[in-house]
Amino acid sequence: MTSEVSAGSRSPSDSRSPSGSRLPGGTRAGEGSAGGLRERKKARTRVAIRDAAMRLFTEQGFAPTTVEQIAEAADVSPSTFFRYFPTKEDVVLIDDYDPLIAAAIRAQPASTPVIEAVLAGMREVFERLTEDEWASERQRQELFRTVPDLRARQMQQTVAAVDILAGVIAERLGVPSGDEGARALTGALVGVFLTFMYGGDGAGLQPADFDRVKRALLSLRTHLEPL
Amino acid sequence: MTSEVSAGSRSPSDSRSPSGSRLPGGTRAGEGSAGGLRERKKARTRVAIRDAAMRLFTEQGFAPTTVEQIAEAADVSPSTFFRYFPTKEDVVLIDDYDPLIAAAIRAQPASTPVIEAVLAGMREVFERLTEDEWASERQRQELFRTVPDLRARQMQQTVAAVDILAGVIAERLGVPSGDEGARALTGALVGVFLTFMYGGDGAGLQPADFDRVKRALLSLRTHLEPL
DNA sequence: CATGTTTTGATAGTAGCTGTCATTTGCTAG
DNA sequence: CTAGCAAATGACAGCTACTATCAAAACATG
Repeated sequence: MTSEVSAGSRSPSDSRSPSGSRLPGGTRAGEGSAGGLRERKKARTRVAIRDAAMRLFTEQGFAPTTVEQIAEAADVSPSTFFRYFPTKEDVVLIDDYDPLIAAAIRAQPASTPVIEAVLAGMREVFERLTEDEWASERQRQELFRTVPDLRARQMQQTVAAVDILAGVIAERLGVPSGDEGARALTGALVGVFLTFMYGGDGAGLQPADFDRVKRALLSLRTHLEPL
Repeated sequence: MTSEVSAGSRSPSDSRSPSGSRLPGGTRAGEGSAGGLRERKKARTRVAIRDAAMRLFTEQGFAPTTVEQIAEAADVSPSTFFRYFPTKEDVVLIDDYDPLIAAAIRAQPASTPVIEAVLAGMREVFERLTEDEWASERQRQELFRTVPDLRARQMQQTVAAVDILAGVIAERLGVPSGDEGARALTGALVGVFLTFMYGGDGAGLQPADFDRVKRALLSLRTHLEPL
């Protein structure tokens, strides 16, 4: 299924610019600080850039913060900044929750209905976050909420992640990967999520939202009946 | 809706830009060809820019085409280009089919179930397109499919349009505007649409897709049962 | 025709991003 | 330890989207 490379978020290596240009700093989910000095240094640089950027973004806003400022704060050259992140936006966009969520869903007991399994899987991943991770995640969400460009790209990533999620769901349902029903179900789920996260009041994602989504899906039944 | 049907790129007047809007060409609902010479000239300039842009985009691609080229082809200065379209992307993005779809949904008989009404409404707008409008729409869709930046912004528009659609649906259901159930239903609908349009094979929107969506929603019931 | 308003083009400037190349830095073989 | 190699970096130059400003041109109106 044309799996769109990046799940709802970007995994380590980007693959976005066609013209080659490998980015340094790709440690897999393993995250081990192992590896040579080179690897460790790259990881440190990467973190330094992201931390500096996030700090400046929340201090002065996204647009007013220039790449030059970020580079200076992280003590690298602007060139180096772009070697680690293809665009300024990517500093905020990158996360790798997708594989975690996929795994958490797969780990649900087989007797659990699909929808519950998905919701439970997502919930678990978010509940496992440390206090620091939550703080940083809130910052991200705040940026997504306030910066249109970021929100746009975030949504695209989310929709792209449907492919991955649909795969997991199909697997669970015992239907061939790429099955249309599985994809539709996934689309509906993600659609409801997006609506709650960014529509109307748009308060970002919160733990309680998982229950909201479930309740909303239940009410969906009513409307599907007359078909 | 903004996106999925978003048909004929050539509807006469723009009518977007809620508030300030220093952009020229904003003949209000009053509709185009009437009005003073000034208004007519603005409308012509707008069309000229968009036509030139779309032609160049399909000829050479979106990114390689510079605003300067477009301006030259449309016989205006680059400054003027930006007065008519805030960004290069907006030339492709702008469409105002949302109100049409909303109206078409409202026009469905009250006895029709919500979901059917929505699908029928969209389909009608879709089917009313002329051959030229279709051709131009296909061009747009092609760009959305191939240019990530455009796709991202289009999705954002789509999700934003959920608010409008949710209003119409709520109205039809006789529940207060902003009702969570209505929003969820809308989100699910749009989610399924997006999945079919851009996921997997990703062949863009086609008339037959309305049936696909309906069938997919039906299969959704199965999974909602065990909740 | 004279007046005021809108639209336009020219110009200059900022910032994101790309490409190139010489220099430095970590790695490894001898 | 050192010589040599590959990767990473920084400096530089360049392109383009986009903004701001201001004077000239085009329309409108009395």
